[in-house]
Amino acid sequence: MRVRFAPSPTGSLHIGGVRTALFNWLCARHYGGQFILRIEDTDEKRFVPGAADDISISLRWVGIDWDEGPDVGGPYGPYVQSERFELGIYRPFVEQLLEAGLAYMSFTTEEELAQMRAAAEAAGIKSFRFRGPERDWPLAQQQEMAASGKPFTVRLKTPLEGETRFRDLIRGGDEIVVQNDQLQDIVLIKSSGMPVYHFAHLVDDHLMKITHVMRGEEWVPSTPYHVLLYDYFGWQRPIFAHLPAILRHDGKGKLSKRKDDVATHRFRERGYLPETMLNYLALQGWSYDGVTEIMSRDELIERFTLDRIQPSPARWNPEKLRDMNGIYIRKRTAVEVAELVLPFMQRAGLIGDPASDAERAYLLRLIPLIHERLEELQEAPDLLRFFYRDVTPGETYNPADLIPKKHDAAQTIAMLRAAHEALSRQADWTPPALEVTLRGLCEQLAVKPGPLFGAIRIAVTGRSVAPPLFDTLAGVGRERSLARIKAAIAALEQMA
RNA sequence: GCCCCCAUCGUCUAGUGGCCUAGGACAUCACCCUUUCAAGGUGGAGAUCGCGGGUUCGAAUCCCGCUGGGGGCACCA
Repeated sequence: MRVRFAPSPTGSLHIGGVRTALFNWLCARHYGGQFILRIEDTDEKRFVPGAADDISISLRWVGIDWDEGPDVGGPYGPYVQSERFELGIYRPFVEQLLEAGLAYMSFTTEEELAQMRAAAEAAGIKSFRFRGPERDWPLAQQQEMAASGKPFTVRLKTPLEGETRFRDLIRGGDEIVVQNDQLQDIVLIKSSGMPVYHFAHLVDDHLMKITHVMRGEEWVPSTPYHVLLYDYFGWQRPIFAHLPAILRHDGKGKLSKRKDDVATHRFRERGYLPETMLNYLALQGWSYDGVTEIMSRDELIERFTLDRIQPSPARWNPEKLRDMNGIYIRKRTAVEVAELVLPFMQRAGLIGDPASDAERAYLLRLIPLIHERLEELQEAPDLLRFFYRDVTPGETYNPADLIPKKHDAAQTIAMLRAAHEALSRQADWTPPALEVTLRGLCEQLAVKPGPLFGAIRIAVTGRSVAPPLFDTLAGVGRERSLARIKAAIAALEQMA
């Protein structure tokens, strides 16, 4: 089995593209075959410099590697279409078709074509199918016209009647059947001489001995042209497997570059783990047994089979992705999470770049407090901010929030004063020791832990939601904790 | 408009003629744990399997029609 992923470098790699690459890669690894990366840059107008690198980087990030490709080479190179074009690889195949009368030079310009379409529409013609007049010219006449310097494209000569049928591994029942009168003479070679996708990918797939073409379902409608071409050349058709689309979260259309945040590097930037992406993406159109969802790279390779790919579209589910990322973050060790979180802390300006040993040590100490609360790594700076920055009543938080439910300012002041006094005498500033002290204080004051701990939590962290109190106090440190409680008391007194 | 594809809880999905009074996950709700939030545990609600016809002793599973959704109709891929 030889499969490939053939993206075009028109921008950063779409997450749906990674899914397509993943399914191909998983097949190659599961069934034992080669996975090839080929860059299809035949669109000079939409080419984006650096996009090819983004594709490689994104694929490698999730753990997809290739046996043949632009940077690693291989027996059927080069693996970039513009380079293949320079080498004249497509030329003889165009000639072959032209000479066999299965394609023709078309001198109709884009402008003329646009006019014809507009005229057809105005005339109420339901659907316009273009076939150039030159399709019936002898080749010599076409060549003569071309020799006169008139620009031309090469078009596929599609049959006017009959039907074209092909099989798809995951959809269409037995066969997908298209009436040939629904086709039109598509462009194979642009007037610039550059081949178009339909032609280039097919020649390359043949030359590279691709056995299975796995691509997005948006290609189903153009597959008739492809099988026609295979038949015209007398080449064996590959096995087609059109992957289900990934729909937007609201179900309104496909996931799109313009409307959705789908660039692969964006997920990395938000703090998604590569193993999360690999696992989640594998489940976009494929399932193992309907019960098992969390699977490692190796398990995915072992379990992935073609017959379990869905024909119906998947829908992008950010909540599920988040949940899964939380699961994978929890699977990592504190040391790993600290390493993962570090760049986010640096970007937030909470830790220097480069980080000092002390900063690294402090971060590692704090990680256990947020580890199981983290779903996206980018949330870390916010969760840890009060360990690094001052907490000031009136600025960081509203002093009125210090007052627990069913309590008043005076009671809160009394509680915080007692807490401050008790903690002032506290020499052993470790979580267990702090717990003994503060629980003792609850009994002494005859209050429940909720209100007391809540007030201290807000005083020290500036927020009502934070990691467990004793660990938090230990993490913030004795002096800063006491100062923050004192400031809270002062703020409350000022209110009264 | 024309052509193609698809159709099970809100969402993803299991299910390939009888094991289905339809299973799992996310989300949601309640309870337990508990100093808040999470995590974890338990439980609940949630799908007459889009609708209508067939085939069959028997259909979510097979066939047809309809409806709905998606995709494609470029010198873009």
